[in-house]
This record gives sequence, structure tokens and C-alpha cells, in this order.
Amino acid sequence: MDFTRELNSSQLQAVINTDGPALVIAGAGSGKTRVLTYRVAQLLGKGVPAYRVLALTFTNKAAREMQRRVDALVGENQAAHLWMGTFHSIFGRILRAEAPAIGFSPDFTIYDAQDSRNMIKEIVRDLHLDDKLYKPHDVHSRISMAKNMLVTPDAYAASETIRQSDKIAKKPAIHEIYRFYANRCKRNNVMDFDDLLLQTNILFRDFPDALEKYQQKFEYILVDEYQDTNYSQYLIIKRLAEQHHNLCVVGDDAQSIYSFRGARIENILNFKNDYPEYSLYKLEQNYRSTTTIVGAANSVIARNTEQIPKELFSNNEEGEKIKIIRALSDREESLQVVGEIQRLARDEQQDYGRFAILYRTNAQSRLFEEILRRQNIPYRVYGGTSFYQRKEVKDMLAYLRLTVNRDDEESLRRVINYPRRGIGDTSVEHLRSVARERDATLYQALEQAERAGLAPATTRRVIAFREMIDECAAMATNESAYLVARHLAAAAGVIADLSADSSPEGVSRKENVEELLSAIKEFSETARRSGEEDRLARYLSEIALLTDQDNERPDDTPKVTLMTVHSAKGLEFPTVCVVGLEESLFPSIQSAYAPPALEEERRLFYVALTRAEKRLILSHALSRYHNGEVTSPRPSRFISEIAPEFIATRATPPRQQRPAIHLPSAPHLIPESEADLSRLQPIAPEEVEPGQVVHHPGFGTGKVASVDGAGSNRKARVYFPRHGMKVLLLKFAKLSAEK
DNA sequence: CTCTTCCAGCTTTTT
DNA sequence: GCTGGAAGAG
Repeated sequence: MDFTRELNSSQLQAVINTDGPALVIAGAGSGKTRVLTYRVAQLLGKGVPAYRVLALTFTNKAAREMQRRVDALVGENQAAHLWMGTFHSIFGRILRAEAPAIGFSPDFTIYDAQDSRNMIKEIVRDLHLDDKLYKPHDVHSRISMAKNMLVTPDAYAASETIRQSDKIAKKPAIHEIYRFYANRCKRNNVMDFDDLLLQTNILFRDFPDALEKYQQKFEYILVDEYQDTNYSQYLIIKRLAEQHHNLCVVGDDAQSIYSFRGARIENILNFKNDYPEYSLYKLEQNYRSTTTIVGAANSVIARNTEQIPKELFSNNEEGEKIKIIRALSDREESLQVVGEIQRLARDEQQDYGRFAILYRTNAQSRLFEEILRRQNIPYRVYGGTSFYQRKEVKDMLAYLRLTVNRDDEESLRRVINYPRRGIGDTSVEHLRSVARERDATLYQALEQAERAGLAPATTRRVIAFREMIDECAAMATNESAYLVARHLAAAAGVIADLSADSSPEGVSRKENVEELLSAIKEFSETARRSGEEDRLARYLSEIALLTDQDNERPDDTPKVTLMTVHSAKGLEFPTVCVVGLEESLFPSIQSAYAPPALEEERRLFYVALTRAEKRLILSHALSRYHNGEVTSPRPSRFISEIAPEFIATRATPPRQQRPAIHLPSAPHLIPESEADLSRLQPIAPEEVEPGQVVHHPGFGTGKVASVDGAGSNRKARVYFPRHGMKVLLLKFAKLSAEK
């Protein structure tokens, strides 16, 4: 194969030097996927068997794209046996093969975040803990962080540091919840997303034979988006690569945007420590964007302190300067941005598929959708509530999961009384206590329903339900996924229940279930045709790790793309509009006062800018509805961080004609609009004094009324125009003031 | 046990 | 502004 034509010199080096550890720093748009796919092709070309190559990505989409491109290079037959997929799918697959070793059965169910939270909620109730304090979301993210740091429940309980920090957060019982959660998962034969990585680590730690098997097997390992790996993923890779040391990681520290879910930028920064003999390849030529866009992105990212030195450059044309739209309101902003897209599409005869609107939060899509719909412009929104998260789809899936794994308690509880069949909370609680007494799962209690002491009518209903599930379970071992699903939808009364509702929402719910059924049908048929397993268990294990974006249907109408900046990573569009560039939105309020978090927001902004090929439009609004309240945000500091030579018309900072916001008449108060956030500096507790104008990340600008207490007990009473008088413990309140 | 209404919390990002 | 869950009535 002749690569020299298709690759520049650094790309070529990264492709042909296949042996030993390699770190590829791939700037935005520098042909990262090209290097990865050619490297895989090179390996196969050298005669390495496909099944000895492991290639890991973060999204299914990236994995599929890579598979497609390798197929095109070397042919499908050769590429078919590559181990190519997301971390979660690959290690999920290995765990199913090795499940008995670590105390699971191969048909374990995978819980998504919502399932996990439901279970946590129940545990909090069971333990008689305060549910206001132990919010499922918070507890789950705490447990998730622990798992990603490989802290087991025992280690969690034993760690003085962790217990201390939980105590300070006034949540000293998290270790208990974690223990119950882990035990219940095991008993119910369930793993959550983090378990797929944690349990793999446990497998490799406790079963050296298993580790060695996979170490031997995977002669070459490639990892995409290495800057996004968490500790758990890092350790799996490190262990697997120990034998052959043929590990190639590709990433860009400047695009690390997932620290909130445990990604550790250090993994890429410290690669050289783990593999001192490594070779480094830097891909610095950007093929995607104009020099204006690359220059603007460089000027922004240069403000970050923690990074691997590199300079992205482009030999493309200079292109247009960046346009900045300042709108009076959020509604006005969407009108102007959409108007601009419409004008460009018309004047330059471009189709709508060449435009993307990127925002920080999903909630921002709504206004744009409204305007686009009104203007009859085709668009597609990515993200938000996915198909698989819809209630009716989750209900149906819960039935299917229960059929495959009857110990899955979350699924059982979800459907035991849906559609209504007269088995209410009281009966379920009763059955749960029976289960607990006998140290059994809930379904095992159902199997003893005759002796559970329920009312005769309820007992009959429980038995009928149980027999229906058992019948489907028997079916599921012999029949195709589709046959079981179809039967279940009818037998359980789901179809009848949905058909009874003729409201538009009801109709759409029924359509969603029909759509799910036809997807299962397609799965069964495709599987049968290609001689693969067409059973329900396999179907469920495949879709557990799918998201909406993996279900894309090809569609010939070109559409404007609406998505968050996070989900745009890896994509590119001729024209990109980055909207809602306002302080407290982008950068988000939570990050504004924490330098590392702010750097991550800046990287996110960098990702947004580098999605654009030809043209960038940035916008912000001077007033915005946020959770039903009007706010007057200031333009994002990120706008002013772009070197001015790349900007077409720099808007002057709005001062006078900013719309007046109904401030209560508090004397001597600086209106929110005049506090210059970029000039704010944190103030120490002892420096706060009465009369001072201060800024609080949540309450905004306020005036100190009085101060009392000393040391860590020092408190201030501060009047905030929008929130009233607040008493703040200065040790915790992140107050700042203008320099 | 079921249905309706009301309220709180949410909004950072996802495998 | 919306959603999911709690609470209260029948």
C-alpha cells in the first residue's frame, strides 16, 4: 500500500512506526482519524491478524466511522475481526465472556444513569436516610467518581479522607449507600456503566490468567481521544499493553472536555512517564479550517496554562472574518442567527446541511427550533431526551430485560403494575419485605407468592403476572427477539393501554413502541441473515450502550444541525454558529471562579471554534430567560479573548441601552449590568466589610450589610437585589469584588 | 389502589 | 417551561 500520497510527513511517521509505545498529539482537524485508520490498515497489511488488534473509541459513532474507513482500505473480510468499539462495549463483551469468575451471570443487565438513580433512591428510603440530603443524582455521581478511581465500597468506607469529605458535605452515609448499591447490583445481576470498567479491572486484578489471556491476544492496542480516559480506563489499557508495549494513543489535550465525568487530562500529559521509550508524533497542520478560524482558536487556547506545547497552523485560504451578533434578547438572538443562515443559504446557494448551531446546554435549542420551524427550514436536533429514555420505550425495554434477567429488580418494579393490573405499592413493598426476610431477590419472592400472605385477589394477579413473564422467558431461549417482544407487547397489555389513549401524545407514544418493535424485528432479521444469534439477550446487550445518535436514519433532505458543543466534538461544518456566548452560560456559572474548570470551558470553546471550516458566527443576547426568570447576562469573556484581527465587527460593550431589569429599589446598589465580571477578584473572608459591593456566583451582585464572627465562623449579611438578604458563611461563600 | 393536581428542581456536558 | 414525583381526594 502506498501511503505517501495520502499522508503528510508527520502523519506518515505516525502510521508506519507501528511498534512500541506512541503518543500522537493530534490538533483539531489534523487528520487524526486518517492516521488511526491507516495505522490499522498498515498492521493488517503487515500480516497482523485482525483479532489481535484492539482499537478503542469513546462513541459508537467514532467506532463505526473507523470501521467503515478501515473496511474501505483493506476490505471488509480482513477488517471484520478487528476488536474495534467503545471502551464500554468492548469490555462489556469481555465481561460477558468472563462473568462467572467475578460472580455475575453472562446475561447481566446494564443499567443506565436513570436506572442507577432509581435504585439509589430506593436504598436511601430503605436506610431511612433523608432524601432531601441524599439526592439520587448527587449520590450517584459520588459513587461513579469512586468507581472510576477504582475505590470499592470497602476501600471507600476505610478511607479517612473520603469519609471526612463526605462528613463535611453533611453526607456521612454515602459509604453505606454505596455498599448497598454494589451488593444489590450483584444480587440482581446488574452492572452500571462504570461497572463495565471497574469490573474489568477487578477481573484483571484477581484473575491473572484472564489478564494474561487478553494481554497475549491484543498484540496491538490503539486508543482514540486518549485525553478523555478516566483512571479506570487508563489502568485497563496499561495492564493490557504490559505484554507487548504496542500501544498507540491519539488525542489532543486542548480538546479535553470531560473532566466532569472523571476524564483525566494527566493521562495524556504523563504518557511519557509510563513509557519512557515512547515516540511522539505531533500533527499540527489543520486541513479543515481557514487561517482566520485556526488563528482565532489558537489565540483563545493560548490563555490556558496546562498544555502540551504545539502550534496549529493551516495552509488554507484566509477566509472571512468572524462575525459577532449581539442581540437584545434570546429570542432576538435566534431570529438573527437563523436569518443569517437563511441569507447565506440563499445568497451562496448552499444547502442547509452545511450549517450548525452549537450551544452550551440542550435547553437552548428550543428557541432555535421554534424559529426554524416557523421559517420552514429543515433542521435536526441532536441530544436531549433520547428515544431510549422515553417512558414508553423504557417500559417496553424493562419487560424485555426482565424476561432475560428476572432478578433485575428495577425493571420488575417498573412493569409489575404497568399497565395497571392492581398490584400497587403496598403489595410490592410487602413482597420486598418477604424477599428481604429470605435474603432473596424480588422475583424469587414472586415465585413464592402463594405463601406471601397477600390478599387472595392480589395473589391471583401476582401469579398471572409471573406466569406471563415465565412464559416469555421460556420463549426467549428458543425464539427470536422479535417474536418474544411482539408477544410480550400484546400479552402484557402494553399495546392495548397505549391504543386507549387517542391524544396526540398518546398516539406518539404508541408509535414509539411500534418503532421499537420494528427495530427489534430488523435486528432479528439481520442477525438471522448473517448467521448470528438473534435472541433477545443479545439484542439487549447491544442496545444498552447505544444512544440516539447511533440510530441515525439516512435522510436526503439536508438539515441545519443543532447540538451541544460537547456532542459536536469530532464533527465539522462549513458554517458554525456558536450561540449564547454569555457569562454564566458559556463559561457556565459553576466554572467561573474555579480556574481548572474555567480552562476546561475554554477548551470547550476551542472545540466549538474548530468545528468550522469556512465561516464562524458567534452570538450573545443581552437578556435571556433562564428557568422562567429574566436575566441580563454579560457577553462571554471568551469573545474578547479572540485576537481582534480575526473579528469582523467587534461589538462595543453594552452599557447604556441595556434593557432595564426590575431591580428592587435598593439604595446604593450597583446594577448587575455594571459589574465587570472580568475584573472580579476573590476576596478573603477577613477582608469582607460592611458597605462593600461583592459578587456571589449564585446570587449575583450585592451589598454587605453587616459582618460578625471571626475566623472560620465569620458571617456576612448581604443584600442581593434579586434574592433578598442572605446570611453567608464566608469560609464557603465564594465572594469576589472588583479590583 | 387509582387518578388528579400541585410543586420542586432543573440545566453543563454522556458511555 | 417542562418533567417527574409527592400528596390528596375518591
